[in-house]
Amino acid sequence: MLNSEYYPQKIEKKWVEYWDKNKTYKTPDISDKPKYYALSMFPYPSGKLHMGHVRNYTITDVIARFKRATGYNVLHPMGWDSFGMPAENAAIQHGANPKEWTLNNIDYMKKQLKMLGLSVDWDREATTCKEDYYKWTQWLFIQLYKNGLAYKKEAPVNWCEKCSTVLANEQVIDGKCWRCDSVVTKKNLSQWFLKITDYAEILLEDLDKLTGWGDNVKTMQANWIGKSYGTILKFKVKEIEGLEIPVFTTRPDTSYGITYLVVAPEYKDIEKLTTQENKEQVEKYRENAKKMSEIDRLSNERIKTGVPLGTHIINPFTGRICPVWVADYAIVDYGTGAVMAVPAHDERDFDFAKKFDLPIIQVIDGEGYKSDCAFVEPGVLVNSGEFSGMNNEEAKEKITKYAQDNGFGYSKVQYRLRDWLISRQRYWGAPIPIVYCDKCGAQPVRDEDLPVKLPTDVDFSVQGKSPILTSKTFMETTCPICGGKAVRESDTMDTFICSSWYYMRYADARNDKAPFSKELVNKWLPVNQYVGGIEHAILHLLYSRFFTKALKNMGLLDFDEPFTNLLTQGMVLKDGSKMSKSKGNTVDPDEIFANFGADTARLFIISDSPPARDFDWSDAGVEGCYKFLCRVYRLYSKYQNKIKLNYTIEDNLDKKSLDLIREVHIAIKKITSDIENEFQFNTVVSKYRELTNSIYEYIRDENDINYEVLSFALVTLLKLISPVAVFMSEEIYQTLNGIGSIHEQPWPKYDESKTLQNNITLIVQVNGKIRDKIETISGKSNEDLTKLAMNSEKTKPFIEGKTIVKTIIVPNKIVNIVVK
RNA sequence: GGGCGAGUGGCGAAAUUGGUAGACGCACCAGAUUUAGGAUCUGGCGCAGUGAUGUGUAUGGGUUCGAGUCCCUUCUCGCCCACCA
Repeated sequence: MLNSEYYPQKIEKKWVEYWDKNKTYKTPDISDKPKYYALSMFPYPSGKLHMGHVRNYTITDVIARFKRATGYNVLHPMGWDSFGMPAENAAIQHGANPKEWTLNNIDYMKKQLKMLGLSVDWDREATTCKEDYYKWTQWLFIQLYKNGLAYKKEAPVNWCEKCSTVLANEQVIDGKCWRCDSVVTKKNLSQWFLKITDYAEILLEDLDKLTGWGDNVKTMQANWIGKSYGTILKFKVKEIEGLEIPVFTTRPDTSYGITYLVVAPEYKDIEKLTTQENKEQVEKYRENAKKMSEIDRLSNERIKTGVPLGTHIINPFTGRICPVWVADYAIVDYGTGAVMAVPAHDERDFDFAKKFDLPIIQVIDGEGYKSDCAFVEPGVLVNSGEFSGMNNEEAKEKITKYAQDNGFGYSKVQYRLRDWLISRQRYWGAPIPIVYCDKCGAQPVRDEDLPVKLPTDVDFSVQGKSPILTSKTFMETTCPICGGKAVRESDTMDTFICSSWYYMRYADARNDKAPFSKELVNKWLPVNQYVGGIEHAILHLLYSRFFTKALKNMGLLDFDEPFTNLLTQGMVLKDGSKMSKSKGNTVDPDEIFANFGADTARLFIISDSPPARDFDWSDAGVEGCYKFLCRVYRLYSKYQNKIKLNYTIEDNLDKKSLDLIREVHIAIKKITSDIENEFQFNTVVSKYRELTNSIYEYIRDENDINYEVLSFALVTLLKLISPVAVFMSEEIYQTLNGIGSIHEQPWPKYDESKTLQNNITLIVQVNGKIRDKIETISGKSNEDLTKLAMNSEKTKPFIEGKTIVKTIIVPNKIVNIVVK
């Protein structure tokens, strides 16, 4: 028996246990049905779910349930991105053990996810901080290493003093650490890198294949990869025989306008290029640049600084002798680290030349040229010897060719993408499985010795170095080649590596022989629908694409893009700004579950905005959804003894019943197409409400109810709403003695012919303005419609005394009379 | 500075993709029920006007029988990147 009122608290827990016990959401690897892989970005186990999680996972879960009902074998897994700083910070601040802290959080959040009613196959759970997972992260690293995609080099790196670790370029936001928000400085360290730059071109090219991704994400990735076509020009140093400075330029056409050269403070030949007289000031400048944090550099944006080195180059085009300067507006790891300066046609060079009183030579002329600012528009070459008079686009080619023919240049494609720095001087990550032997050098750990386990005898309170270095048992080991004494690599891997392959692991999560079998990974992937936050548009998605392509080249899998369709959901806001603890505008999912139930939370979070847009949480909105579910529930509670799951609808029905039947068919059609088309759940919810309103109207006169028709409407509504109100629909379905779970039942089908209206409202327009609305039957001929429109009393005054030019007819909809 | 996206009632938003603008909901107003409140049910609700009607999708223009939707102008907001030569 159903209660007379809706009490989600009495319903929901019961079905969580039932689904667990019956393995309702277990996904078989073998099935007659086509596969569908619905994936949410897995959470970091920070302690508790927040509303962003609720939104993300509800969206994916509704998709998974819909696909299951429409005949797919759906993989909908969940896991934990569980390495990273917060666990270690908890260890430092509260003396907790990072592992325990993390596993406790996972425990709690897993319960919350179950309470949220996710249809996840928990047998495939993947936890990146567990040995059975990071063993394979390490194994994959070794494969990358063996394929030349992992290497170590000394490099100036972004250093976060607070986290005492290195950060990838992608993790420096506005000169600050992406995690702790403190200022980032530069430091020279020997670091591990992955050679993502080898894949720059293919990562860019294949963006075109991703038709299921939003253009915004693709543009962000393309900008990040930053391909540009240009020319390398090599300049002889006047004072030093045999020394050249190569530069990268996208404007070889302006070569005749070069008046000086700039090298980055970290430029490799800078000491050779500095004369004795200038040594002191150059060293001071370089020292300053080193100390200056990223944020200082940004805040000093466009204020140019620099000092001359004392040496000069010879411009091979003009023979002009130009001074070489050091300035921090040149970036050491882009291009060659040196820039040719053409102040007349580059804003940065212009500012610099003005400040230090360097010459400015115009070499391009065109409309709008002014001598008091840099002219960067296309134009015609002047003051450029044999190239004068040439269009500048043409000159780019010709000048590059000239340089090539004369041995001092060539064309070059340049990317902004840098290699991926993966070393972290932290404890809570997957150890990089490398050992250093005095005799044999750096050697990867043998497969049979994996995983390299994290030590437990560490002191987390050490400052300025990795806690791993305090472990006695970890560091000392033997060489896998010679068996002699060796030392382990103490760096752990960036957690983005763990998250670059987790979606592959789900395909074969309990495999203890390999990260996954080729057969299963090829069966389940690529992911059909990936859902997550826009904040991962660059980092995670680019890294994952890189991993997929690299693993494909190694023969571990056969597809080249991991995610076919990507849905980036908007943020959850409260009072117009992002929910955050510091603002104190958070809403705790636990409280919503306790007060209104998970079904209400699910319904509300998908109801008000389309998934891609930001969503403003409001307490009134939650209550509105709760009331709606109460309203739905009451229908089933009231008629529970009259509803039949197997109804038969007779032919001779009154208009009222036919109207309701039509509404039901329309609802099926609309809801189905709205889910299939971009997951427009907000309008799906509107349709739930409209259908519910129609049913309420149908039962208003209690003496005039056809219970077969009512059953049809209610049973259909129940299935339509079941992907969202997962608990309530199950409760009602099983109370009505349905077989199995409602979540195993097929999606309702509609009959197109039954969605059609017999009656229409004809709109009569004169010159496009509405003058009358006429109720009539559908399917009338154009002549009849015109006649109807002409006879309209309301329309006549607007036609009388005027000439009818023509009449435009939209069948069953509009007659537009055009008069003069 | 560059790139992308968006501007529709008091609010969140719909609009079969060029064909009745504001579906559905929140808030609000009125009525029914109730001792009262809550809940529930019924009706109303862009703006101006008693009314017929006029007017209305940031702005100004254009194309069209017809524009929220297409094209151009200007403005505003959001996000991402940003000294990348």
